Amino acid sequence: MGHHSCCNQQKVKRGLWSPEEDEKLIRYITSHGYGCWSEVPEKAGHSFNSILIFYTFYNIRLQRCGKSCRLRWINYLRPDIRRGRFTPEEEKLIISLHGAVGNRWAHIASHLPGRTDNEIKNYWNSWIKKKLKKPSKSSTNSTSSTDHHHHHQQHQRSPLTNYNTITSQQDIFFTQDIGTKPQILLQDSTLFNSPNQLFFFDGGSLDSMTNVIINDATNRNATNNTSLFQETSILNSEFCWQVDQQQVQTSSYAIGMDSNYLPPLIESMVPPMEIPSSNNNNNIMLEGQENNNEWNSQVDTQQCCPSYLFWDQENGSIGGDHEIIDPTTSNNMGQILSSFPSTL
DNA sequence: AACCAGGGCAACCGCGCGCAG
DNA sequence: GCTGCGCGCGGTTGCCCTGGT
Repeated sequence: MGHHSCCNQQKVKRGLWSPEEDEKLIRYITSHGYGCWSEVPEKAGHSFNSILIFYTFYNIRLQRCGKSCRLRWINYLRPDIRRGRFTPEEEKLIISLHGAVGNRWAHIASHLPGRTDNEIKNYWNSWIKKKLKKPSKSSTNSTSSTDHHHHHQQHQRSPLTNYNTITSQQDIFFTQDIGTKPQILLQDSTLFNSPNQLFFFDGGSLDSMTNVIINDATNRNATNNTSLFQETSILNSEFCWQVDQQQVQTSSYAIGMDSNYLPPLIESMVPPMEIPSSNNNNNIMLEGQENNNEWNSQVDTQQCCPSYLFWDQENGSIGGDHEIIDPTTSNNMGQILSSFPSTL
């Protein structure tokens, strides 16, 4: 078991981080910033204050290698991390970006504010596992997402196992091998290539990612589509952006470090990206849907990933003001993808 | 109550890249 | 150009929790 060069010279601890170690790291990073991770373990232990004079009697140095410190900070301790379940919008974005760039988790994470590559990777891998296990695609369960999970226990039902089968294109998408390689290429998309179809994902919760292919103007008036809208609008009422209150436990953290310890994540969390103020009417009015409050709630959640799927359009085909777009052909998606190296 | 299997996720490992000397 | 170092990334492991038997 090789150790990193940065931690060859001293004994380093491995495994789970203790609250005390987190405290040391947070204290150091917040006061000094991080420039050279290899120096962090040495210096972090000395950044105690009078409250933590306790540390002078034992275990002054942070017995972790710099690499471990970096990982801990990036994946868990830094203040702008969002935790908890992925929102449907985030799921959609992950799927789209993975389809475009493959297992480039860092790139995907860069478009999901507050999410880490590790988190996304874990999410995807568990998703894949479920998918491989349950290749069947029909499910009628659309369970509520009102159960907000403890961050240590986020047993998510795989969206793949619950989506409603709408079209054969979806079947293609969700039954293809999405293990490692990009499956949706911009130049050859089997999923998004129809100019007459607007693709978007919808879901009442993470548990039921209902995917809908919406035909555009020629089919918009079809009653089945209307019913779909109505159905999904009801479901949408449940996935407003919600901060998991269980994670806002910070005041007792620094000193107490009790058994309910959680690092300070949410309280200093940066707000989600804002939708440009020039377009405040981010409402998607759907045919047959009089009350679109739920939709508004849904659209508000787009703030967390504004570059995905929804954009304001002067004369949008759906309801006039907005349109749900083909992510692979949208300018926004192009913007996203343009930030990736052109290795496709 | 005890055991087991499965799932979620934090953390580790190895490799590649960039940069300074 | 070479080497060493530090960092970032993707793949993988293994711990822990939960639910089922």
